[in-house]
Amino acid sequence: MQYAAVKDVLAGQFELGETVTVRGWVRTRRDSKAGISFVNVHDGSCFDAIQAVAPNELDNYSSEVQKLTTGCAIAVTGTVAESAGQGQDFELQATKVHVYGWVEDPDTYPMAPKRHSMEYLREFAHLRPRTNVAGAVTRVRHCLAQAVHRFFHEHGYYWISTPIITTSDAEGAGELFRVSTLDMANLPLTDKGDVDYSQDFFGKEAFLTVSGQLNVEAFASALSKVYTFGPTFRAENSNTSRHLAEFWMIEPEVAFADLDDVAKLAEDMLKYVFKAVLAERADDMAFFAERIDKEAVTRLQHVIDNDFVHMDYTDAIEILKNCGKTFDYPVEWGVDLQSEHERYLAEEHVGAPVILKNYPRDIKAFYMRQNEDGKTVAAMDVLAPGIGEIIGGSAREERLDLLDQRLREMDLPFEEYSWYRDLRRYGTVPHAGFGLGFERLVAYVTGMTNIRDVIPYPRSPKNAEF
RNA sequence: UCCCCAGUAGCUCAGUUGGUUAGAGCGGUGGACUGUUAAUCCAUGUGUCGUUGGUUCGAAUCCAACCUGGGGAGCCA
Repeated sequence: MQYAAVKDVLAGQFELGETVTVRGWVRTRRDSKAGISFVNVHDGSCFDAIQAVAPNELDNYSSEVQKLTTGCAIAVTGTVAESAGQGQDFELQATKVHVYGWVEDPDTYPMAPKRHSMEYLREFAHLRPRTNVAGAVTRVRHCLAQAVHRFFHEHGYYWISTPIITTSDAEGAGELFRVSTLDMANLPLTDKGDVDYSQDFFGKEAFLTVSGQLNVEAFASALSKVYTFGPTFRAENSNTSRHLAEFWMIEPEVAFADLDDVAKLAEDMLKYVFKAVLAERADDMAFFAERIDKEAVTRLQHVIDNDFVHMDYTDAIEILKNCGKTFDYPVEWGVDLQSEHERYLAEEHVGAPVILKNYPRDIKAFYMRQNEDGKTVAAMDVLAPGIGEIIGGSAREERLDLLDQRLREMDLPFEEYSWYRDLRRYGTVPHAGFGLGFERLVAYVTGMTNIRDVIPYPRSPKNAEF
């Protein structure tokens, strides 16, 4: 028995007349009075399903083949043939159809062969992988992940697995998920009546990570070029189409680099992965362009063909002030840009991803490197039309005295950052990096408008089913 | 978490100025036709009208709270 992926049969990798077996799930069945049934079978190896032509001579034609419904799991053995019909070059002339699993009640099988809303499909996270759209998203997502690793590997970066569990509450409580083995119905207490975390698994409070950046900086300070690619957790009560409680983030960190170096890196990386997805997943991208977002393919091509626009925060403020538009939130140097401002810049003013740089230091994190002007820090955001912030990055403050100054200003505990400060005490170097939200990248590439539909099992407030 | 909108058949929705029997398309099923392919044509069933409470002679319809989803905002990636 020669098993074949649908992809390989459709690509013509088998001789005409050759006998192969494909295994997968029925998408549709159409019976012809000519005494044959057309059964479309998909196995996830590519966007298209293969058409199996089952003649009524088959032993189980009336008992099984004609009873096949969407979702049934089958194996079709047959000879590879040029298709007599339109729509595909190759098909399978079936000599045997084996049914692995029936759909027990076709009337209530949730994945009917018809259009479903994304919201509906989300309720069936275990069955939606069988749909065209979820399958295409899954393959594009995989392609992007592979391309990201490949890009960094080819450019001399090492992948660092930073910890998922952390004991430092780096960015302030409230947004972290607690990790504990304590019995919540019977918490051990200290003399003061507080929860006694010394009895907890790690002997202190522990949380799920909100970023691998601080950890990966240590590796950049030894291996020069590194990156993380892993899950990240935010317990914020964010109910939007672009936030998840559990998402994947890519964070390169580069020693001896400044902000412009990592801005260039971000541009190179995005172009690299866009090219990869257009080359490797043309079938899925064509589907997105046809059914999800007309611009899906041309948008990527446009980004690939053009240089990113760089813009200083200060210049962006001037543009927003003078653009003639009235915003709900007033624009003034020193304020954080609102969504409406970022949208205007990325979608209307530039019409492509734009890199904003050098933000006021008072609205940015403690670790960002202070610029000479004493007012701004070397931070950047890459804003993508339709998505908003897809990348946030900065040069890191490598000068201990200036880092300590920021820690004091923001009232952060030195003890928590002792090892981070050590990096500045022992052979410190200028370095920079950024964080790329992987799901936002997938959403941007596919044109999917809700981030919950580009991750296999979305976790968001009040939602952790499956 | 805040603002706005929505929740009616398996799905997508229409409907209701409160009043006897609740509608369409798609899907499913049966049939016709067909090398078909989002097939087409005919027939066909299905409803705690989101939940709880209130107003009323009477609520799917009005009111309140809650739940869920969507759009926007904040937080950010």
